[in-house]
Amino acid sequence: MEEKFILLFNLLDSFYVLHQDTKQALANSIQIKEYKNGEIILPQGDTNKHLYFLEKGLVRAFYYKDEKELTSWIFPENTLFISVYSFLTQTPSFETIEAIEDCTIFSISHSKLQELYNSYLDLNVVGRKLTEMYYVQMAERATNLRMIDSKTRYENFIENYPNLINRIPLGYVASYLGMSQETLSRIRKLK
Amino acid sequence: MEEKFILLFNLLDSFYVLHQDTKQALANSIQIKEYKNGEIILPQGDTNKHLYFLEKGLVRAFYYKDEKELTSWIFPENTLFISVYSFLTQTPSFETIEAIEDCTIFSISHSKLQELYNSYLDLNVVGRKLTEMYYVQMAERATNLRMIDSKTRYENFIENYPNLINRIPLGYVASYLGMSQETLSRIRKLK
DNA sequence: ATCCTTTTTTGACATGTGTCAAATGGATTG
DNA sequence: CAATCCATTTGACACATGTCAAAAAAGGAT
Repeated sequence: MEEKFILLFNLLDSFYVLHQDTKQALANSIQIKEYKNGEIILPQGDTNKHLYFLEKGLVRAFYYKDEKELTSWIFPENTLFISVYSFLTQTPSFETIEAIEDCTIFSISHSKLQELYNSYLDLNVVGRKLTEMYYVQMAERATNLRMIDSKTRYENFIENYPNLINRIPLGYVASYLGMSQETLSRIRKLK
Repeated sequence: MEEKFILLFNLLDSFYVLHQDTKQALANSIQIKEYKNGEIILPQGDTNKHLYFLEKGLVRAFYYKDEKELTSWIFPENTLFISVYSFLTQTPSFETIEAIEDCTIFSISHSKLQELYNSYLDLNVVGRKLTEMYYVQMAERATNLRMIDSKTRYENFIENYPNLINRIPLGYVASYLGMSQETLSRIRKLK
């Protein structure tokens, strides 16, 4: 297997060890691209036609509510990411995905992925397990927003991503945590 | 295939048509159980060891926040359901699942399901696609709670589940929609 | 260093929603 | 047809958080 995909295949292996030829087919289908800080990876309105793997850098997804940007997700290195609704239903995305650091990103197209799912059944095991994990994360997020107060949500974020807080503008974190920037600023003050 | 599992297998077929022997193995692994209105299907603290299919009836999941019950999900007929975090990580559930009508429920154990996933690879295709669908639903929910105001969330609920609103106590719907019963009551008044 | 831009903080205020308690309404039962 | 129970509504009030505007702080560029 090619050296450059080590991180990605380590991630996949941690869920299920694929056959060698499945891995080879995958590797042959991957594109590599660099994005500069601030560059748009997926604009709102476009259909998300690629599954991405963030090898290096930092990425966020956001959408607009009353002219204001709300960060819906922040992806650190070594993560697979998509605009969930758009990619899985192949309809236009309501959110924009942008690089917020210089990034190295691998990608595989939706159609190619479906092709591989059909040809290499074991890939569905990984697909299922990965989706289950992201599903759990999403469920936790939905629950947190409802049952945890703002202060605790911020503390949890710091605990879970201690190295991220200094790499991201506060406003992005605030809206990701479901509060205004001003509220987050005041919460930090109190600590 | 046995007559009694028609609804379930129709649902699965709509995602991916399984091999006949996979279906047979599945059918052989399913238990059927009736629950009375009010009966607990999964108590808080227990690990959710079964994947359920609601053939008939109505089910809700809830958890406690400051002594108060918050409804985390409501499942109508013809739905697969689990306590997401508990089932997928096999750890104790923070939520309780209860029947809120008389129910007929099919189930398959977590261990048996893993066994089938290993023995019948095509089952992973269905598992993946189903998980993707529920993942999308969860993502929509998380987004809705953040970007839609209370009144609109209620209106959307009515639109999406017109036949459910009369079968569920208002308090359950209110906390499912992320608001207090009093707030929902006032919203209804204004219409 | 100084200027300029961006990010973060602070202040004042409005408001939606939660909370608690009481009243009303509806359904069920003896 | 009371009497009881449960669900729902209503009222009064408190408070966390959003909003808008301005000040302060932090970075970047020349």
